[in-house]
Amino acid sequence: MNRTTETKGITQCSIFDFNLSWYELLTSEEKMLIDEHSVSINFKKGETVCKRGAFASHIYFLEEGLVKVYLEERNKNLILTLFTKNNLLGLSSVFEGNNKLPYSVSTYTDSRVRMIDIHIFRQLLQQNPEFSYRIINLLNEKTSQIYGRFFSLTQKQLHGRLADILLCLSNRIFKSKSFELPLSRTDLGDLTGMSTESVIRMMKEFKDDGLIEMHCKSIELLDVARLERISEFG
Amino acid sequence: MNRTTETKGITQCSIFDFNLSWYELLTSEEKMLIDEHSVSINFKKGETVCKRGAFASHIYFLEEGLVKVYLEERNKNLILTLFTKNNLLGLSSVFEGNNKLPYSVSTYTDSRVRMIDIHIFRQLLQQNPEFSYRIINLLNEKTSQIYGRFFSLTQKQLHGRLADILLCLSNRIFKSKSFELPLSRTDLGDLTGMSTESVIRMMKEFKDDGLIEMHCKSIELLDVARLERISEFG
DNA sequence: GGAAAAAACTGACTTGAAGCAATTATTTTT
DNA sequence: AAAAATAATTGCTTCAAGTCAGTTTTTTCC
Repeated sequence: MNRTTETKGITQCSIFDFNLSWYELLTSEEKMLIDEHSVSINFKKGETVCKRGAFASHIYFLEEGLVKVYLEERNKNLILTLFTKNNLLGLSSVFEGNNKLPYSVSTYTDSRVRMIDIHIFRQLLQQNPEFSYRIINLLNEKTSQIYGRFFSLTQKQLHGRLADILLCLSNRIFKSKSFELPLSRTDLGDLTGMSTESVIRMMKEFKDDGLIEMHCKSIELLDVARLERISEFG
Repeated sequence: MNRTTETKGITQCSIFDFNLSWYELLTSEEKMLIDEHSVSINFKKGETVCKRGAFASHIYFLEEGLVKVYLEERNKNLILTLFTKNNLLGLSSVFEGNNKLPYSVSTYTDSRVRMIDIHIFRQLLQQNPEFSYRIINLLNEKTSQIYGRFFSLTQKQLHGRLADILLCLSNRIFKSKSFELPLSRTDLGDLTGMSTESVIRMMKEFKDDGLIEMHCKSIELLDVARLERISEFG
């Protein structure tokens, strides 16, 4: 059987660095409108871009940097997803029903965020069907990812979840088998739904088993095939 | 402080019976197009409407009934969401990148599903910005729900998760404090990420504590306030 | 309406993974 | 460069929750 026609596992790499262009689909007047009604803001590493519950006034376009999108409540944290540059954030609030932000965003590295007036964005959605169609595709893509992560976090145990996230980071965020991790162990925990201590123990286990190499923040995947098997069998 | 300005908990009722109308936003020619390129199919209780991995050829509009949207892999099941009548299903596949269905759907009760040709649906999205804008809003609403459930299943323990789902079923699906549950205990497990046995034990505990009354499939919420507190504190 | 199949339930046992407390490393600040 | 603060690590303990195996109830279907 041809491998390309197989159905892939649900959680194979659940955080994509996915960016369809959208700006190009606008007319020159529309582009100008965006330019006039947006500002680009610099954030330092670790700063908060926006907080859940605040009124949603802008759509965010991450021009540079790495950010996390997360929920927090009573010392419980969950990172919904990570975003790399050239991605649109905060699309959930284009819906007038959601006039408050459904999640918080903060930066892992120095970042530049273009803040686009939400009314203008809505107006463009309503007047430009091609643009709007592209945005639907972006939303759908995001939703599929979330489903994958949902399955991973609820159905797999620690080994599988950690393997998942390491593969994602390597494939989609850093695009290399070795990378310097800007996230803390606690963040890895919030991303995988496990405690900080468990992250540490599990990582050490992976290291002892020759799956990865690591020195504190720098990580290298040594045996991707085996990690994938662990990811698959949870 | 005014209660209406407060930020609600993340997981307050994470499955909505939400239906903005969309059909009315179409022109009469567009409506006709839909009518010509769709068929209405009857499904009996327990039947499969579509399976994950199959080619996506239609958008489904649930005219009547109750269905589950779920993922399955190696005896692990996760119910992503439930849909009641007058909801659109399968929107994830409007994106050409997702030419395969990302989830399976099956019925809990006898149901009628209108299957709309996906190409026609895409065409309408691209030509009618108001319609397209409405669909974006629907997608966003769905996504917010998923976030809530995501948080619930990953951060709360059994008590909280079961309370969550009971409140949702009551508020959003059956719109009554007492209802006949068409889902099995195993389904409740797949919905809350717990084992069937744990569902049973927990339900019994709730019953013993006077939170709910139940005789097999019929369930009545007795102390909603306390259930809400349990939901909130996990 | 009775047999067969499927759910629902129960109790005993096991274990995965969190929590806690203390220690060592790293980073930041002054 | 030392002090303070933050993050990473380790070992030990505990418990939440799953698994297993068997029983009872309910539903399905000849």
